[in-house]
Amino acid sequence: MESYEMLPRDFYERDPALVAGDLLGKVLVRRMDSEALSGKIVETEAYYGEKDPASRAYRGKKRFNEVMFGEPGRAFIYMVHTWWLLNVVAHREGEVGAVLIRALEPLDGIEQMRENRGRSDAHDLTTGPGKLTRALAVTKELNGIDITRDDGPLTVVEGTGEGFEIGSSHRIGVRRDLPQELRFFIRGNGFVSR
DNA sequence: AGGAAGATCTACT
DNA sequence: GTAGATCTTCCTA
Repeated sequence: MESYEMLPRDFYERDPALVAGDLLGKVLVRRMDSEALSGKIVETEAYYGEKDPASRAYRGKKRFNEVMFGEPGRAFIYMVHTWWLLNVVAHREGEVGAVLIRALEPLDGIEQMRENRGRSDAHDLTTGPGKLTRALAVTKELNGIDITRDDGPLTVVEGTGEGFEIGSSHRIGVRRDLPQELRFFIRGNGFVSR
């Protein structure tokens, strides 16, 4: 793997929508015992706290969502319809929020991802929030871990810095959305979920 | 103890 | 495009 620079804690100590946009083009790294799996982040969504009816934090702090209320730069993982979804805790001091990682462009460890997913098509490995967690073997076990550590199982690092255009839309699959557009994606990238 | 909801995916028509 | 699978967590009784 190339040498990468970690995103520091203060990257995540900002409004979730800002963090969601800035995570595009960065690289998510999943370190396993034997190898590292990685992918470029190409699609994200921002979620807030009690003012956001689509958020897991909408009804207040519970055991399963408590990391969303805590330190930015940690993984928040929870399940929907049998699929684990991966978020990064992101919010300003005293607030609540997270960014959902919705799609990746696979980089390292594609063969392992194929095995984890039981599919061969590279465009069917990480092109959705539930698919990518399975491809990267992300489960509840990683809930709450610090992703700003460079020796942990999950981290986000700088990308190659290639230019791209950011698109936005309303969030996908939510029952009640906010008026703002809180989904962000790399325009024209073939690994965006739709 | 039981039911319902949910930021999904897959398979089928 | 739509239905069904499937499971964790929460809510109510």
